[in-house]
Amino acid sequence: MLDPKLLRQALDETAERLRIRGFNLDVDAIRSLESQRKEVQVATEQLQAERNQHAKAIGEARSRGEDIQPLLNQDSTLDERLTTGKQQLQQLQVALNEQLMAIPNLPDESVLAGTSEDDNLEVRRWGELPAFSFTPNDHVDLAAPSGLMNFEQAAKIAGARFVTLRGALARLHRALAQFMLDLHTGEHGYEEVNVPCIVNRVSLEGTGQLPKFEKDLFKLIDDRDFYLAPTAEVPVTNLLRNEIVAAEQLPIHYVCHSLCFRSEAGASGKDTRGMIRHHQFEKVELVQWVRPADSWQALETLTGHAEQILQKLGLAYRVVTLCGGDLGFAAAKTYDLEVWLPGQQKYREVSSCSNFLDFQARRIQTRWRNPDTGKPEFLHTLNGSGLAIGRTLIAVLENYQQEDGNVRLPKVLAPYMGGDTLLKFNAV
RNA sequence: GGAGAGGUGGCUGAGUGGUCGAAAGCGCUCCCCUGCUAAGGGAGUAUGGGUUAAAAGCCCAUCGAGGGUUCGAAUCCCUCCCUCUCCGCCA
Repeated sequence: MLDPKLLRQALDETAERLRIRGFNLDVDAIRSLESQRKEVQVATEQLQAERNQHAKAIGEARSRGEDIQPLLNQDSTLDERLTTGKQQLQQLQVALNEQLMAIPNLPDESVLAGTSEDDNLEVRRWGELPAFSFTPNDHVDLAAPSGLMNFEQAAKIAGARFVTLRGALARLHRALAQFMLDLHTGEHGYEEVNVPCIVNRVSLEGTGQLPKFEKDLFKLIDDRDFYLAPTAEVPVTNLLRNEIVAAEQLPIHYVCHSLCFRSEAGASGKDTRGMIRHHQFEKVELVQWVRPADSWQALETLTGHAEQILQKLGLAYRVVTLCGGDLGFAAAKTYDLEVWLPGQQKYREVSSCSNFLDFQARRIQTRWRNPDTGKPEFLHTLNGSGLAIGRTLIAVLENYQQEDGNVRLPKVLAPYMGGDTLLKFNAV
């Protein structure tokens, strides 16, 4: 949520900056609601003050033993006017809040205008693209014939956009998660957390998935407002809801391995092959809470933590800055990490690292006590995938495939694979 | 599933219809005293919002959430959420 003061004091400038991300702020509607709100609120609070004074006077009179009957009969219309005022005020505040909750974060000044991923700006590349003496397969042709990766089975159990893994491939999937967790906890200073993958509406509103993106989520048929979490960002960021964090505890770095569920409602026909875009996948997520002054530096280091995974796995990738139009609802700036997939001859996203500034913290009410002011102030939140496990698995398979159809595994994974450095598909 | 207890400020914890935004303690800040790896005394210390160019001041709201009763609700009534204890069941 943006600071409501922006809508009162700098509405036009705010609208201008939101245009960078293609968001059209209804300036007139907000201005009108805001001026009504001001008028009604001032009047209503005045009436409330009158009522309070009156009730207090009765109390005082009674404690002096005076007759309170004349006072009781005094105000016949106050009650009615107050009730009307309160109702009007609430309606206006609800309307304003609806507007406010639907406004995305302001893009950082370094973010360029643009409408799609084609307008994203490449920042850097790492690693050399693998050279093959044969035509590399994609992960489906590579793994599916062995049966260790099976889309038909998953379709039987659930439907399209699911997969089953078996044997060494299932183990490799687990190994990647373990490797990522160990690196982030062991070398990058994150504390591991384990959280529910069912979340309620309030949590989703807090991180910005709701109210606008309900269609992307799986909602449980249940009267308890349950949704499947689309990313650990939701439960983990909400861990500190309504908390005031002591300055000494900052920064807070959590890492979480979790299941993620997405309806992919707007992606029909897109990435239908393989396990690029599934309804269920696993991800290791990095989440940080930092002092406001530190968040831009934190975005760089967090992105670096995610990059470390790719570097240690020896996977070539590039970093892009998302353009305004590609930016997520709550993010002020996002770096995507895109790993090279030889099977597609493309870079594909495996991580998205964002600085949300105080946008989520304001919705979730996560603050710290600033020693300089003595006051509670909103923290800044950041998060990034470190990394998406399914897509990393694909990248390992495609980049390390050999002519015989087997896959040589990066050395860093050997301890998690029982010492094996070769994944055999054609020996099954 | 059955029975019970409870949700109050940064924390602990009083408060069952009126000067209660809330005792006391802890913690924290400042001052004094002491002259020492201790203790004592005093003062201050919730959050959000409105008004304002801003501040001060003033006003409004907030004692899990939402309704209700009342001139007036932390306190009474209703609904919901959450936590804890015991029994049963169970991964």
